[in-house]
Amino acid sequence: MITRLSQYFVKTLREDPADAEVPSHKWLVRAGYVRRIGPGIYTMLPLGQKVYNKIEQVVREELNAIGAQEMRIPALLPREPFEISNRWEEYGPTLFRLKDRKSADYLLAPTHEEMFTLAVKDLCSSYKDLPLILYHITPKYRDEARPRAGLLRGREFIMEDSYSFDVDDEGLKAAYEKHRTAYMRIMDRLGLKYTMVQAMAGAMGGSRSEEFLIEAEAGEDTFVVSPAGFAANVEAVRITPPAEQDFSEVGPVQVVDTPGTPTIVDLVERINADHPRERAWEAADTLKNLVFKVTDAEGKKSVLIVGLPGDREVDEKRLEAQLEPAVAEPFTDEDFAQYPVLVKGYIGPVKVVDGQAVQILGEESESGIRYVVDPRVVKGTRWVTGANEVDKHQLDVVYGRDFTADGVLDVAEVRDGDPAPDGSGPLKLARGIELGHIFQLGRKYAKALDLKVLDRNGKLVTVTMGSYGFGVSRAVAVIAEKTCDAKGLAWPRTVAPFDLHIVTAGKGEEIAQTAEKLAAELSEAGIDVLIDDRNVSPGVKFADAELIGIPTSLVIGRGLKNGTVEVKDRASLSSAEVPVETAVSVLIQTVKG
RNA sequence: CGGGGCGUAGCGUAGUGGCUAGCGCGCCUGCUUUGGGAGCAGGAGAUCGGAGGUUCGAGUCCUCUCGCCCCGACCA
Repeated sequence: MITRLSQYFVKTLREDPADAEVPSHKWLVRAGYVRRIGPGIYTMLPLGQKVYNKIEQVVREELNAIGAQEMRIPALLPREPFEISNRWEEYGPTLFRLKDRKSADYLLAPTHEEMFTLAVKDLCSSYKDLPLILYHITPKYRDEARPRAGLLRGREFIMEDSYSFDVDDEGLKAAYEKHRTAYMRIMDRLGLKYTMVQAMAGAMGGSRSEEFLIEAEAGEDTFVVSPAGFAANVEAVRITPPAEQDFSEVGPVQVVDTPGTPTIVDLVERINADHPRERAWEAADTLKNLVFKVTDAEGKKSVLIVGLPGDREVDEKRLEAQLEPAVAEPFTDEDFAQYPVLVKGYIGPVKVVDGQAVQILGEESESGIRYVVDPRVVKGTRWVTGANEVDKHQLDVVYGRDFTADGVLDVAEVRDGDPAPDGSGPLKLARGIELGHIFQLGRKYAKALDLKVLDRNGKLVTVTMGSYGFGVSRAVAVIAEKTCDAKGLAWPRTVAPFDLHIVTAGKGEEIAQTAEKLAAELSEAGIDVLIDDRNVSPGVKFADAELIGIPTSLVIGRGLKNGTVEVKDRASLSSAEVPVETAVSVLIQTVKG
């Protein structure tokens, strides 16, 4: 194919669009690949659509290769199926809802677990119909609280979502492994370096889930990696508790005056001044007790106190992930007013009454307030903590002697340099963009929608499912993000909108004719050619070629009088003079590899 | 939803000292030019996001409103 730039539906911009922040967004708009229509809604222009199509084809081929069958379920769906799975409610404001002319409720699907489950229920009733993998590549709609970063988080985006159906856990595992492999192959073919991280297993328990993250500044997920290959989403990190400690030498709880020390910093300074010891007191020696108001799925509110080393903050994302579906919010001053037992800034698990340490936090205690601790709080550890009285703290409060907790909650922030849970070295924090997610769903949807088949004994069994997603439209932006440079886009060959960009530089019949002749021969050889035949100065053409980012370009110009043309490589910005006679064969070599 | 910023021509913007709204890019016509975003000449294109108000007079001041962007909350 030969495409003439003078007639192609593309306009490049000379200046950065004012509303684009992240590089992929900026370049995709400037180079004429996409246009914004509304917040999180984008038009794919011909260049963008060509890249998208190539990515989609790679995804399709790899899924077909594992035996997945492509079909298509609409984005516009009636309310009922989502009513049954309770997601009409659960999805909340993120769900795009609409009404038809008869005022019946509809939605634009954010994902399709229900519909695939129902489709299988409709057609399958025997174990002989399984295992089965179905997928489609369709637009998804989510009314995100804040769409951002162009194609990276849109309200409409295109996702490949795939669903596996099996009678037993072994089948599910096999389907999961197949997708794992398929997604790895897709990433490789797209030239993306990825990290597979353990994701939150979710409230269903035991199910396995991994995310494919692409490390990027613009990413929204924080994950950790260790030198030896441990990788996890921060929400999924579970620290290894330290060994229990001997506390036989530790004296009884002492209450000390610590005027004006509601914060950890003040407290540490004060006790170092008033109660010096060999090793200076540090924030990590203190036990900070943070109070949260928790609202469970039924809307019932309760109070939760988390005790953790004073040098750590609670990571609210990790907290939410572990409490899910309940939500937590920090205690406000009004909340404190309702709980006089909690002395803000001086909260501790223990109160000393008549020289005796009495636990006052915990479900079994007088207050009845649920009290959980960080996994670092193990038996025998001694802490400096609040005495539940203004301006007083306690020293030598020992876990397992003076107090216990209702449970362990691993929600402290994960920091650069923390040890990996598997002992594989210090963790490094990184930002990433989630491009794929594979998930062993189990029987949640099959149960909710009553998907059962007869097994070989003629007994009805509930089907077990997996769901797998790959962000196809997001991949356009991710690849742009990872390959762009100061001059514009620089696509890898597998997804570039064209194979070759021909630029004519200079006036004269001979240049134009040579360009046309070479274009025809290359096109004949199966190369997809974009030829810049515009009547503009060479500088404009060069700048646009770099902006658009086709991997190889051919410049026909001043060298022609010596019988040469120039072959340029977009990624390295290097170029080579090539005799006209060999140009076609050289380019076929270069482009077809 | 909280915090911050911004709405002036297709794009990027100046104009807060009140009266005829300016510039750059892009676009159209003509001539010249053709290896790094060409030159000259001529031209089209804006009811200054919207509504109301103050005033002799509002892009500019006041009130309300709509929208967009960024940070956070949120996010299979």
